[in-house]
Amino acid sequence: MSVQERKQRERAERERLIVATARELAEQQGWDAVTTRRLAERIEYSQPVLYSHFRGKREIIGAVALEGAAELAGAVRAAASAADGPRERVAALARAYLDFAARNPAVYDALFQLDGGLAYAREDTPEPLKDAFAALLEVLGGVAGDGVHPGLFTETFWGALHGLATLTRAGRLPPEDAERRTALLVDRLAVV
Amino acid sequence: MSVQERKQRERAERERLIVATARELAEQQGWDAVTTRRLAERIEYSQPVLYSHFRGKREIIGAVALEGAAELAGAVRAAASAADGPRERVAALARAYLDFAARNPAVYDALFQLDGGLAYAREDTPEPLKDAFAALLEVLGGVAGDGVHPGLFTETFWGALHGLATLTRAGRLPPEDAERRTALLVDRLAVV
DNA sequence: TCGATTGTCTAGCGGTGCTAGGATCCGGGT
DNA sequence: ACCCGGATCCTAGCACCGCTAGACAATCGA
Repeated sequence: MSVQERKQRERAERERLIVATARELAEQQGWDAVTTRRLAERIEYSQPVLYSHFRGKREIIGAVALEGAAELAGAVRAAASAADGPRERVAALARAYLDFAARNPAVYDALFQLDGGLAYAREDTPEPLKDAFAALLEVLGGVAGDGVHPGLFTETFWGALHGLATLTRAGRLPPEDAERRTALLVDRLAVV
Repeated sequence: MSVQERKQRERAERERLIVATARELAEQQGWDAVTTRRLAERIEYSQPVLYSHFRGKREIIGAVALEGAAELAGAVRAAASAADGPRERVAALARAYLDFAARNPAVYDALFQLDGGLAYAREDTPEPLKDAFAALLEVLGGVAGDGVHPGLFTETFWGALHGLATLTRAGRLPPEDAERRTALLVDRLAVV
């Protein structure tokens, strides 16, 4: 039995290698450069091996997205818990979110821009995605204001952050005013 | 001389046909389906003809984007001018913007999601893009609030709208609450 | 030790954006 | 009226893409 277990371990290890390599390559040269041929070469296996782990490239993107969701949730929670007061917690959350998007553009794309074959905002949504939204809700739900549904407020705030993140990174917004825009958003949206 | 003029006209007409066909195909089947081969077949010319008008696929996307920018600016101005009072004008703008994104997803993608090779937020930004931003600024600049730069406020509001538009259309946000999220955004961000 | 199963690779399919080079057509000068 | 030269367009092909069939080798259980 231990032989099978070793093989299983090695197989799981190789799967992690695939995801990590895809992520690394995407961060270095963009997702367009993540082709199955290049990816296979980097992990020193042939192309078909990828398809014994994932249905296709889309699922690899999805795996990177799930990894990123967990990290994003962690970053948001860490930033929020290190801040004092509701207003400051929301500001810290916004900064952490935008910082994550700026520092991990490829992962952010996998999460919210590309098609990773994941279900969002549904019952069968993967746990890491639900948890990332929950991390936002924990902080933002407290500043929704009277009569405003916490979930709805979180969705709106998140949408606003997402818009700033993508437009800034795509060069649609001048990057030098990013912090002032964030501050404006926090001041106006959050009810403290 | 008139022969040359006729040829120029026909050439310009064919260029419009290419852009219109690309847009139509993209709205029908998504940008992935807009391949140079399919596009060439639809306009009943061979592939290389496309390259005598545009440097490549990217420039075709850019042309669709510019067309869309003009329409978006028009839609926003029309909606705003038909509304009474600053608060209602902002709400009408937001509805018009999101409506445009929902009704013309491919064009919206060409504008803000895909790479059309256009320069944004710079001096050499094409006029239609500047004008679309100007259309937002005309309305939103008036509700920025004291001490807040109108341009910065417009950028922030636009970013928020963009986030809601993309997340909703990508299935990241439940569509049924779209209007409530928009209303929340308008109420909190606009100072009337 | 043998047979079966599992694992991996080579080779190839149909598709992509893009381009080189040859054919064809047509206006303008003699 | 004719023929030349340039503009115009198409056929064919390049390198690459995601993905897969089928051959081959290595390994396990009997």
